[in-house]
Amino acid sequence: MEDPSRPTLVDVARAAGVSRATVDRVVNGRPNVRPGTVARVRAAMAKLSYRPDPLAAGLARRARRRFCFILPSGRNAFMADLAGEIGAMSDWLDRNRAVIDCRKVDVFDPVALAAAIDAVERSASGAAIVALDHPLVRAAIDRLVADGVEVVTLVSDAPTSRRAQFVGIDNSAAGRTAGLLVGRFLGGRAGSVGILVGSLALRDHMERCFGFSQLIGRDHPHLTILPIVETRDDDALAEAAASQMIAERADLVALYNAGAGNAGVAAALAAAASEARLVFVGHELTPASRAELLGGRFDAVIAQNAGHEVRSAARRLLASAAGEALIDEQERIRIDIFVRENLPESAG
Amino acid sequence: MEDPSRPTLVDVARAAGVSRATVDRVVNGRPNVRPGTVARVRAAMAKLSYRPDPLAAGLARRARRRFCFILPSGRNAFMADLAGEIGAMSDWLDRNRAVIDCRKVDVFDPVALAAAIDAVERSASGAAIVALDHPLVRAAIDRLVADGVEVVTLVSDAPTSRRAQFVGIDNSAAGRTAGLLVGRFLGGRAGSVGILVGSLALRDHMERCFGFSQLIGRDHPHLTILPIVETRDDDALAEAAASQMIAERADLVALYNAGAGNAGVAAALAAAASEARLVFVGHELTPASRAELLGGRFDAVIAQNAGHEVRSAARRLLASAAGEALIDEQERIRIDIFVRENLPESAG
DNA sequence: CTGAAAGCGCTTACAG
DNA sequence: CTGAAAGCGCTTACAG
Repeated sequence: MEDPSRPTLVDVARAAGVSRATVDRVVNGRPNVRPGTVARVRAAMAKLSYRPDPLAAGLARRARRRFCFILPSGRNAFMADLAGEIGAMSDWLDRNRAVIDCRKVDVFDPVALAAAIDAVERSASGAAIVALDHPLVRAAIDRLVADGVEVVTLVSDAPTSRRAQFVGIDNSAAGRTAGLLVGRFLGGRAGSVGILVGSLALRDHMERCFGFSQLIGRDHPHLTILPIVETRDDDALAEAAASQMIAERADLVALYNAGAGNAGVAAALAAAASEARLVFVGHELTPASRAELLGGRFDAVIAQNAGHEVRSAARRLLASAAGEALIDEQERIRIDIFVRENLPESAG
Repeated sequence: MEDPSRPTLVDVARAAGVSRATVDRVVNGRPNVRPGTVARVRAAMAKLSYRPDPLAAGLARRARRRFCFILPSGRNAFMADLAGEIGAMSDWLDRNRAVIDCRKVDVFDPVALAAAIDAVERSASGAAIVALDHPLVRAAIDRLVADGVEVVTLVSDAPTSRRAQFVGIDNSAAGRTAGLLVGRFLGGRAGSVGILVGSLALRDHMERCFGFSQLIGRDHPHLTILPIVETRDDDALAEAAASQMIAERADLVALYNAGAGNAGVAAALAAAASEARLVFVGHELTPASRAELLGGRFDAVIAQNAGHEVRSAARRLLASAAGEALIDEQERIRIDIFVRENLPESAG
């Protein structure tokens, strides 16, 4: 009698002439199985096209998997969002026999970040790290990977490290998108355009500036790009920088903030309200940027979905720990554009 | 000794002084339990703050849940996408002990759609329906719900029916978003704006037109909106309509297609290429609209993520069948804006 | 290196 | 209306 349902581990054991425990060892790549036995079991698995049932595995497994997320400390609203979304996932994680240990560290400090990465318990099943593309950080990531912990980078990448995956957006494309909108919204007006950025050492910020400048340079030759100003993602510094540009450049027609600190820029724009209206495009949907979009001071916001990113990182880590497949299309993080009329209902 | 881990069904049974089978009946709302017993079990559940383990439930359940999805027939690329995404979910569904039965019907025909809804097996756990807001359709949905099948509407809603939920975007907001972009991209140019639509009987199309007109009327009084033309989502009809507008209205500055048939509009735009460039905004990211965005003939596309919608509908149906909670934020379908620079990598 | 047995937390017939 | 028992498909100590 053929079994009409999917083959189980017992079927494989029978076909290979071994016990369930041995099949379990092979399936999960555990040690202490003779090569010949492994081969027999593998053959049986292939012949029956066996695929383990994650529900049963989850039920049987007593231990929970631990994942470590390393996020930037500080009052950055988007990063707070990221942390919030991790909290919102706890129920789902719990059902999947996993927990996330979330740590904060000053991302602008490579030494501190590398230390935090080194401090990740080697017993963890995986880690998601908002990275800084710095030699010290790359080395720490590589050590973690070498010790058998799966690593994904989150939001900001360290491409040449040994991380398995980057969960985030294409920031050059995000910058180009901002450039396209600024150019189109200006509708042919000539003048100069200011760029603000948190830090050019952050790969995501740098790539956005690059993409933005590239598009403006190519499609809008009548616009002049001013030297980039760093704000360390600080509201006060961003406000000062924006105010200074507005005051000093009479021909300023638009401002692009590739980093955080939008509340500061908004203050500068408000103070300059009497003068000709500037086009402004920034990043991330936060309470501040949402309010400015609704109020009309901001024209568009380029965003990435913090919840999506955090869930995608968790799904990736969980799937690779369990040897499961993912729905690939679901893991692609999109570059969102928000204007006044397509804001989602409440939280950012 | 306190058990440090989560309480199980056995703990509840012990606390209530009944068997596991009885707790199971109460937890899952099965019949044949004396009210007094129900109360005792409920009390024990509350006291222990018991929450069933879906993994164990899934494992133990032999039967698979069946869900029925009803989609429009025809060659509409977005709808094909929807069907494709259902296919991509099959693995995930399988792991969750569920299957989707996907049926196609002519959405423009209320009689056929109502018949298809009536044909849904009453043994199904749920149904997702791309609805038509018509009395016959609403009545069929209400019958299905009355027979105990959970119903969600997908993409196009029938708000006054008894469906539990609408999985889709706010189409008025989508229309306003299109209006905002058209207005901003025109940058002050005056003239007339043409609107194409599949059918004004489709609630989503109608709401988009409404939102678009509302925004243009309010924010861009120098623009004149031409009478809406219906295309039945047909490329040839859309091309004819667009060509006619271009030929007849010398002051035409922009075109908005609230329905499908973008390939037809693209052809019309291409034929008129010699004249002044028109601003164009349409809906849905398909191979055709992607190509036109890249080629520069389309300025922006307002989109909804077919994969996200289909997965959200499945998650909702599954969660309600299993009495589980969802991550609410994850189920909010966003109004995507795509321009040349933020197109996702390949599939739409 | 391999296996027998108990157990994960539910659900499902089957008795009563 | 209620319960005892078997079973879902895996994993985990524990022997050998």
